[in-house]
Amino acid sequence: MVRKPTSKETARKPNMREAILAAAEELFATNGFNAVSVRDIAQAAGANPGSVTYHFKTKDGLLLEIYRRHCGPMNLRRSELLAAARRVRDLQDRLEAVVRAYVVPAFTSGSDLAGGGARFTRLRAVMSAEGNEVARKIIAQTFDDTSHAFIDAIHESLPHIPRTDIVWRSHFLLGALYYSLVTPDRVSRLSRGEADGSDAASAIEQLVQATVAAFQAPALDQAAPMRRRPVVSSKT
Amino acid sequence: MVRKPTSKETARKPNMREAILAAAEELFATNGFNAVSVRDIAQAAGANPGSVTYHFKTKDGLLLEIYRRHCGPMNLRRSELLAAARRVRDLQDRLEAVVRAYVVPAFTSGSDLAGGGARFTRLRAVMSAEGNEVARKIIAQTFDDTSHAFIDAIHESLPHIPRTDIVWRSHFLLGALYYSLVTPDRVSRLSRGEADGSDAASAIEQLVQATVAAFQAPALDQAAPMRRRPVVSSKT
DNA sequence: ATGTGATTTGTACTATCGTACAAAAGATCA
DNA sequence: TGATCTTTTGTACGATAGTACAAATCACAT
Repeated sequence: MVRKPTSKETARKPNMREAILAAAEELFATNGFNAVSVRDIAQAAGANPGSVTYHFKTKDGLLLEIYRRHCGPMNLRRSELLAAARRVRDLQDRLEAVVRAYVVPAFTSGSDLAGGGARFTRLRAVMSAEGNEVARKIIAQTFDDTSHAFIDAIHESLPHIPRTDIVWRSHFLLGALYYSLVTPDRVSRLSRGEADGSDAASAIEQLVQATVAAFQAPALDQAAPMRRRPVVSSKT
Repeated sequence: MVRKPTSKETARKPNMREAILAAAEELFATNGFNAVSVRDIAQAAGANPGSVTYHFKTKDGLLLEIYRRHCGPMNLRRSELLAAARRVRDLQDRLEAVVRAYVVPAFTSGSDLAGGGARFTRLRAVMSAEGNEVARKIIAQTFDDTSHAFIDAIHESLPHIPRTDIVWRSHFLLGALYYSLVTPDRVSRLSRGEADGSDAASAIEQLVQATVAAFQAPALDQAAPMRRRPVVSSKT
């Protein structure tokens, strides 16, 4: 007997479940978690409010499923690109490749959906700003490994920089990345229309260029070696 | 007759209005606007919910008043520091001074309250992530002038870098600044306790050091002059 | 065609939201 | 003290939140 795959296995037909996930992702990423109601999501997906409860049980469950959908593919993509970057011989080139391996998936991929990476990354940015508990948990247990791998890779390219400084700078990188996705219009506004903040390619190149230079900055201890010391010293 | 100043003029006694403002600022900055109810704020301030309505009319009005309280002093402080930074002769030193003039007030001042600057900056970060309308308006009309002034000052120190690149990099700076205030614990975690993400002095020094280097990076057009071109080209 | 399990709909329940408003309490000065 | 203005309290109202659940509908193997 040739058993046709059930709808649960295929998702070949236009699926309500998928529509709800997509709508929720879009709305959460733009307005935050608390500002969006289950009814808003259902309406945007052309579904019934009760349908959300059926598929995801709770609103938190819906958010959790969005994360589950993206985290795997995105980290996979990053691992591949990172592995390739590690094989670059020249240390300078390798640093740029590593940074690019971190940045590119955040903007361009992360799931099967085309261009859904930016949306999901923006979602993560907004959730982290809201201090969302569900997001905090899943982020810490999913992304920290990846982050450590990148920090190690960067440290390999810059052995003379203390790991602490690398952590700070990679934190800045993530912040810059997030903010570029959250308010791209600000770039357009401040450049008086000369730059397009929502152009992913520009954002990537600018971010990679700036970040590589930031990583290459002298370590804090040996900073300003024959210049005036900073007004507020950290710990000397 | 020696007219005693009325309470409206002095605010000398422990003021309920101030307590509500402080509580709201703290709660909004940590949990976002929508996640915090008027009743939460009242309880944290030891006040009655109706008292919030009396002093600020609406929840939006409360947020607006928080912004009004901080924007003036913070921009004033920044203008002073920027003016002083502009007088630095050496271009390299001037760049660092300008960046510092931008960063320091965000962490340390911004109002009469001691150390309230970081809280307000974090609030702005969270509001921008949530796409809050009240915040968006007041930010655009209050901070864009300051941002332009800083961009101009940085451009003066780096005349060979296109203004577009400077805008992008200053945008990254703000993103990094915001993110450092939103999730300082991540720095502590990723550095395995070696760095304290919530130490303002460290954050400032690390941010200034990294950002100055980022600004000094070669312009995008002339980037990678005799190296391989980036995989994803922006517009060439 | 029909029965069966998966899905969608419609609706209802309780909790909490922002806000309004009258009454109580406190402060100020003739 | 008593009159007047400011502030605080207590409570209530309508709207909307998340979720539950029974009925209706759909997909599909037999």
